Amino acid sequence: MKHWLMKSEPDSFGIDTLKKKRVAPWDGVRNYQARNFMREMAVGDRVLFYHSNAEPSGVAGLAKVARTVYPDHTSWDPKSPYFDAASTPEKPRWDMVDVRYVSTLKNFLPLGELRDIAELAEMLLFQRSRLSVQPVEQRHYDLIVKLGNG
DNA sequence: GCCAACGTTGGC
DNA sequence: GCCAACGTTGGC
Repeated sequence: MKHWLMKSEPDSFGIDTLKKKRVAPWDGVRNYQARNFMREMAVGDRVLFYHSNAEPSGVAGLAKVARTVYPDHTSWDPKSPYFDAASTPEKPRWDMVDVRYVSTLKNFLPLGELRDIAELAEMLLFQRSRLSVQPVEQRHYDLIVKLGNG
């Protein structure tokens, strides 16, 4: 089983939104590297739900992959903010997965605090700040869950 | 709101 | 294939 971190802006879709919906498609990813990581996801993979562009930003909750990758239909919907003229139903360019709500962390973990933890220093989160879907090592995942629930 | 980092586009 | 211009992300 793999572990991931996925970013979303809570103003549009946060951990509370996912809690209400229970399962939701992770649409709107328009970055090839992030898309390619979603293609590696399996049902049951664990996900850290990260709030970006937030006050403060940080890890807010846990989710898991509920459905493996399939075409992101918002990419060929002209009315969608995620529309991409290069993507069609016949030749989709962008993909999404479904994620299922697992829990909201008892302790929200702000980015600034995570950055100060030596054991987490190698996380991609700090080196590739703009990557919205990224793999997380199990030891990092485990520590974050422990801190978040401790 | 600012701006640094960085991914993408397009001219050559 | 290079790289400048441009657009977006995301922290602060």
